[in-house]
Amino acid sequence: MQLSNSEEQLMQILWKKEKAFMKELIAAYPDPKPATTTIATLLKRMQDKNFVDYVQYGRSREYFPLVRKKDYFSKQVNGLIKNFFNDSASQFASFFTKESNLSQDELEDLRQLIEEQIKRKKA
Amino acid sequence: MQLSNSEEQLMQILWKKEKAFMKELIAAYPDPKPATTTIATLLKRMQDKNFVDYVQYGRSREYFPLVRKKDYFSKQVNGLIKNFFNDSASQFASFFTKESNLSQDELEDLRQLIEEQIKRKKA
DNA sequence: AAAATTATTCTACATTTGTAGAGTAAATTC
DNA sequence: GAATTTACTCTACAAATGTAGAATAATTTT
Repeated sequence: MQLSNSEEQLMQILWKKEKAFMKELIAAYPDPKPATTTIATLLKRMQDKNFVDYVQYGRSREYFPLVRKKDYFSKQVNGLIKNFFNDSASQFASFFTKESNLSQDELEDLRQLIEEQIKRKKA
Repeated sequence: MQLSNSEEQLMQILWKKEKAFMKELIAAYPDPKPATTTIATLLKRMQDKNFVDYVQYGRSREYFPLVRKKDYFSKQVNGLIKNFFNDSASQFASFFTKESNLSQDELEDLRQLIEEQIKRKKA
């Protein structure tokens, strides 16, 4: 089960906060803020999909993510790579390198990083 | 307007074929193939969203993409980068380099590519 | 303690998506 | 030329999504 758009947006907020009560989540929205019932519905659906859980404190709940942002993101990217590059990460990397408008400095940094990565693998 | 999942799947077929009549599109599906009316509906919706158009030949239509796969893909990736890396392509690149399981050779190729890219920019 | 506020659940409803039958008009086959 | 097939449009309908009011129960304020 995937998150829908509005669920994902809420998830982003929750990832940033790490954990939060509903009121805090709503506070994090830009105006016009959604109705509390809207968020309650989304949270419930996200629980059903096993993306969040909560700890009860008195009559309130502190929600927290069950899925790490990093993992979720990876899944998204891998999905894209599968659909558009026939599952080839390197083809994607090549495409990205050419098409993204990384600056000279950013490219340098990236090269640096890749070199480290190469070394690490060798070791 | 974005493509929905099943629309995107159909779009992938159309990108591959470059242009096609409905029957060819359906033929490209694995079994169980969708009903022709299903595809007709999807195509109509995709026309409304301005993702495909067609040329009429007799009583049939040859459909073709109005959006290049590359551009569509870029938009997807940029959306992800915006949501997950605060719009920083280089942060994304760094993450990807670390997290993807590129082989030693692939990393080498990538470094090569980046070096070329750096040179090109310098020129 | 009555009034107001809060936190959550239940219900609701419009839109979008996934999927396809029924109908119709043209083209092909018998 | 009657029967069948083809290509497409119209209509339909269940499930998912986006959004929120009404109801209820607990909590705080006056």
